Amino acid sequence: MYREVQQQLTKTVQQVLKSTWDIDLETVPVEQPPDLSMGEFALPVAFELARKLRKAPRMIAAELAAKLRQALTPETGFASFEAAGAGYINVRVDRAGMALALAADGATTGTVDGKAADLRILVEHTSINPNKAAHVGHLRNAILGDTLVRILRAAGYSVDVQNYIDNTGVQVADVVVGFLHVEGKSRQEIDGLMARCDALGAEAREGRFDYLCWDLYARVSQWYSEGTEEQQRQRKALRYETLHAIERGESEVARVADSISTAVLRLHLLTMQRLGIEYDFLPRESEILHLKFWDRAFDLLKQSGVLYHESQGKNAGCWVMTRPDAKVTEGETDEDAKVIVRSNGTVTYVGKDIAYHLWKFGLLGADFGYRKFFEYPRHTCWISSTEGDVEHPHFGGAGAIYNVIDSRQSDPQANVVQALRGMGHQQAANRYTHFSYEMVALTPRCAMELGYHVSEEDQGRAYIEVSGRKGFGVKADDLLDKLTAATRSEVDARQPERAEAERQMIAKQIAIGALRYFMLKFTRGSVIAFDFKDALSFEGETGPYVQYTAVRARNIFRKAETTPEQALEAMREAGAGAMEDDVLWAIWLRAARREQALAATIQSAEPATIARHGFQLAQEFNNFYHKHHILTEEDPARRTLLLATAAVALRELTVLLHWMGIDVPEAM
RNA sequence: GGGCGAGUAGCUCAAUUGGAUAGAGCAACGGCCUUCUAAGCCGUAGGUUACAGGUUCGAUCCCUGUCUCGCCUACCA
Repeated sequence: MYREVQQQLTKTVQQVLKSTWDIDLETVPVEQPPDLSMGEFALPVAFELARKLRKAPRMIAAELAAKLRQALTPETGFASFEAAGAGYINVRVDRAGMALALAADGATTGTVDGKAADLRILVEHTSINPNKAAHVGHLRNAILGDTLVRILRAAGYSVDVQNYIDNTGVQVADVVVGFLHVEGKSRQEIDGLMARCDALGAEAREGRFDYLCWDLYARVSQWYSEGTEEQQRQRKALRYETLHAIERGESEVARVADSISTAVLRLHLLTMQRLGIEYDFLPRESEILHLKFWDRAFDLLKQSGVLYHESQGKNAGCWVMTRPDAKVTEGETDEDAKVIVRSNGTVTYVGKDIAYHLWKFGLLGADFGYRKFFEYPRHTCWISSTEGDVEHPHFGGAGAIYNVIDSRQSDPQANVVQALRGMGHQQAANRYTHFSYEMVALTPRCAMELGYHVSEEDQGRAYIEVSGRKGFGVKADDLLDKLTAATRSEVDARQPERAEAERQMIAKQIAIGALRYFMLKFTRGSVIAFDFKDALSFEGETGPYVQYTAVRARNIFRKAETTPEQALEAMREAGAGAMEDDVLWAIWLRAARREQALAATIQSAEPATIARHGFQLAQEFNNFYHKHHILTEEDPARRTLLLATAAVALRELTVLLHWMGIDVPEAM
């Protein structure tokens, strides 16, 4: 509705410009006036025309406003056009008309793009190395990724969610080395340990397998750097021996690695499930290796000339690729080229990643095997396999992809895109989005609270990077536990009459709301300096604030013994009056702009946009709630309008929270 | 050395991608519960948008230079 109105406006402006001054304007910028009293749309078009027409912007605006007034009469949904400021044209819409339309069809989301359904999108997120417990940094990734998925689906896209599992990397090898050589455990002992951990259940923390691995991983990293030089050399050799055994597969060591990484992976899935995050498919590096994806990709890369064999300089004997935007002088050796195949014939990580991405776009000519791995209440999560089940869904072959990976990976990501371009897959390269974001770090204070040693130098910094290798960070489940404990005590105090199970449920929902909103409210380019004080805050710009607002709105209907649907229906019958009250109109207008906010969020790939939109609506509702007492309103028409306003606010808040993966609790 | 990101109120962050008076939340101070829930609302105070130039009707945003911070930049994986 709002969108159609805006389109009609821009179209008419174009027509008027054409007929009056014979000017063709490709795009007509439409802005929002700084204040509601100025109207719903602001057109700065007169500024742009000032030079061309040799007239003052204000004059042009006045002239244009008059023309628009004639072209768009009140019957078309517009109320007024006025020249304002230095040359803006402020446009008012028929508020009541728009409100009635919103009351009728505003519940439908609508697609951002008419072709949305045709484009199959693959979003990859989480991708935690399966060798230790998940930490806050992984939470940012998973929450951003999951929210992106929800938003794309809301816009009508068909989305597959992947979680890439690097189960043959050096990180897994390190934990294997830890169990086998540092702790001297046999395979049977490790299996026994995992069985005991498993018996503890998902609720356990101490003794949980991924927690044990967390500590072990840190110890092994330490162990590599200890001892005599000879010992260090041997340990390093052991490390790579183990790594290569894992890569080859089919050995005792490889089987140990597989059971460890699978056990940790299951725990990661449970952790993410606590946050309402689910996956469709788990492609693993082991299959990329064993199904020889690279061999195919290597051929394709050689054929297309993306890779060339370097004969000179430091990379002599390697297959290398020119980096994006590299300045290469003809005849000179490109020392800065990216090595894809080492001189010993082994492929680098970027090489494997290129092969994997060719698969993602359906350009490899090979596929994974698939088997069932994890059951969610409503669907199955599949995992890659060399053999696989006979019947299975098909993943890959996507029209567009989003890789949710932190900004530290932007260089390798750019290399993959470069390779796609070099191979002539322009469209794939254009539809490859590195959804990058800055890391989560800890404030020095937070690190010290957790008992880590913080150097004098680090204490002076704004934040300290977390490090799985050092065992330095806040574990995801610990944080969720802490949040739930905090919300639980608050719920106990506020809702003493409710049953235990219900209070626990509410506490969990609020904890998730706090965490998810916290991770979303920062724009992607901002480093989150994590601190428990901020993360455990439930006031102001927080998830619980928005949830509380929705609960308040819903309580009105409980007390009034009616429903939001009935309230909206009642308004459709009674009319919206003149809708002159800006406090009410702010809410309706916010609702009208939901689609625009959704489109902007996708356009900029910035979930903070939708988070902010929700928060602002909550502020507007609380303002309304404070100024107008609905249930004691005596004028029936007025009461109907107030109730319908609460209904639309509740509807919008619920939708927006849902997009962020946040529930509205029963009570707060 | 090169690449990317950041520098905005005491603190943590926004700013519709170049628009009107740079906005929120914390923290501080002062008010508001006999009311649909105070996880709330209202108010006060807080700014040379790192610095210097430039582009133009108009710059936090674009360009040039300088400074500060972070990350990336190995034939490791």
